[in-house]
Amino acid sequence: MKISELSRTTGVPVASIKYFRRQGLLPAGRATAATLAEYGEEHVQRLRLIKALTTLGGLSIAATRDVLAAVDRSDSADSTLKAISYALPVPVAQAPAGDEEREAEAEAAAAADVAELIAAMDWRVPSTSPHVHGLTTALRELRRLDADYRLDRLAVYAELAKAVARLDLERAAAFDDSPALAEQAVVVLALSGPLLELLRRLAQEDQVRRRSPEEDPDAG
Amino acid sequence: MKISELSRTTGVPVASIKYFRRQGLLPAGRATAATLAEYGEEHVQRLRLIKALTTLGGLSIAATRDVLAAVDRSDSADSTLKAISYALPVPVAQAPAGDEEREAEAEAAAAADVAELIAAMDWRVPSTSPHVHGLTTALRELRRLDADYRLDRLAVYAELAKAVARLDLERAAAFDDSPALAEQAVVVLALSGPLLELLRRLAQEDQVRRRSPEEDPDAG
DNA sequence: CCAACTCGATACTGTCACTATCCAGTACTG
DNA sequence: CAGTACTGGATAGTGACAGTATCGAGTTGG
Repeated sequence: MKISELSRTTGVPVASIKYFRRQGLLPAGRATAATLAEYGEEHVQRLRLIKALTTLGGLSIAATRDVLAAVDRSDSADSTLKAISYALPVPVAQAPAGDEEREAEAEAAAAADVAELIAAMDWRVPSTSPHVHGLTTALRELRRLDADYRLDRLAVYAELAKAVARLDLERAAAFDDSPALAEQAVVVLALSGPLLELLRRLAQEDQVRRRSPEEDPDAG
Repeated sequence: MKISELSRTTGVPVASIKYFRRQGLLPAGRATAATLAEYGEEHVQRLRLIKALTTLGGLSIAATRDVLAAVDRSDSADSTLKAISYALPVPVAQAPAGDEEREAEAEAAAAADVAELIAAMDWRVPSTSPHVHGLTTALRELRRLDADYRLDRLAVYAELAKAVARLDLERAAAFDDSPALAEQAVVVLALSGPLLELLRRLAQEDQVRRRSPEEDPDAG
């Protein structure tokens, strides 16, 4: 398959395919001459995965590269899952502090609550995990907005998150020992979030509409 | 409060405050002279909200403006909730088609399944909802990757999403009739997603670690 | 009075994800 | 075997986005 065919079957412009190669997301084709290379089904599949991770998963090119690197490096199933889990970017950058002192205090309080939540959920994650840090930051910001995120309230959400994670891992593990494990695991671990978000938004829309006085039940 | 003070207490650079004003995210201060204006506590609060929506919620400046406009326009609680729900951007842009014919087919199949899911969940949303469209697109992409998203599997996630949405609305409704309703509703509706995602990632990390052979239980 | 600050407008910067152009080197076509 | 279309690789350019910097004219506290 020549690059133009690869482009046609995937719908990805030739220039973009070249770009993905330069960025290390896509392996080079098998060169048949100085200015000619042959692409195969694996390139088609990889392009689909790249598209799904970037558009659906919202990953940047750099994050996608890291995730795909974990896929390609995959040796054991467990280490692959772990690598992917850490290659996925954590939302929530740091928010700059205004007031030095009060900030440190709020941060410490949030950190303590996160630790307590993790203990209550019996989650075995290192305190250095980026996810722990992200949650701490998020909690601090939410509380600054006077949102009532007490521990017991958070815990309810945490239970639901746990249920989702369990479902995900069941699905990812179902591919154990299969050669397609890594790719399927990436799909499950990286795209389950956006999918859940879409479902949540739909459920949210339903809830909001149910509260509204019945008006135009089918107009946007 | 002068702009420099506003900047100091919120940690947002003066240039950025001016930028947010130009973009219509922040109301102007009360002008006391041709080149002087007075800012108040509401500006501090609004800046915090902007920061939370953009960094935590991941909203663009334009999306933030739309959401905040819905907040400011708020008349009844229900209409406010509805406006916010629709002002929030739906992830998942459209993916370009490769193969004309097969695409249309896959799209139709996904759309039918989404409709069936919505019926099964008794969700009352118009078929024109951007969330419905987003979910359809997502489902089509996932299936193209050979991910096994049959209806019954989706339904399990949908039930969890419903539970989350119910929790959210309960919290948003708790502010009914309060003057702070709109702001609190925005926080709940827009930031519950990122928070849940963080919790999910944490739960996912725990699940992955539990599957791993016990090694360095506290190293990143 | 004057240094320090303000407003508002405009211009600039850096990042990101592509997209376009160029070049020398094939590969079918008649 | 000339001509055209296509190729891989390198480099440069584009447009959107989110700020950041500079400027001129006006104001104010010491």
